[in-house]
Amino acid sequence: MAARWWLLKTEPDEFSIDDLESTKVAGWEGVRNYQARNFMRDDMKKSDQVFIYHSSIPSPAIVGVAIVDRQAYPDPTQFDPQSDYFDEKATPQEPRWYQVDVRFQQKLGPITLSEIKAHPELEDMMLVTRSRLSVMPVEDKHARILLAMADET
DNA sequence: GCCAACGTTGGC
DNA sequence: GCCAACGTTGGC
Repeated sequence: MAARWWLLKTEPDEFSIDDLESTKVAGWEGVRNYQARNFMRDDMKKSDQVFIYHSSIPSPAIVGVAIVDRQAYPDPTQFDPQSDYFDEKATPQEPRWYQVDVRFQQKLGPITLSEIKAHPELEDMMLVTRSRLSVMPVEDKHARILLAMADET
């Protein structure tokens, strides 16, 4: 199976592309939505490529590219009572939530959500049609357009 | 800060 | 198993 493209959302106040650039590799912890989890657990493979997207800011945008460094494994924060992501129904024997590790590749000149929405060929991107999903596949044809948009800046 | 979209929970 | 109530996400 050829490498696929994904998009991961993050609130930059919590974890930004700059944070990823400095840590190089990060566990994508804290995903607590089943559809997002299923994509991560079942379909994200090592060496798949990932757009990093900053959400919940004045101008939400794709800001960089990363690569999957490790396939899904149980998210340790679900077992940690001190964590905001603690889930009392999860056990190490039956984990409920998973994460992947991603490795920083490069920053992109921001491709804003408004630019994406304005592009006719991107209007059926899941980013646009499923605005609340935080982990989603990106079709190759959409990835190519996005990368071309980043080159123009 | 508001609120629409939508996922989850729990009573029946 | 339905669906109302509730909680969260995330754009604006």
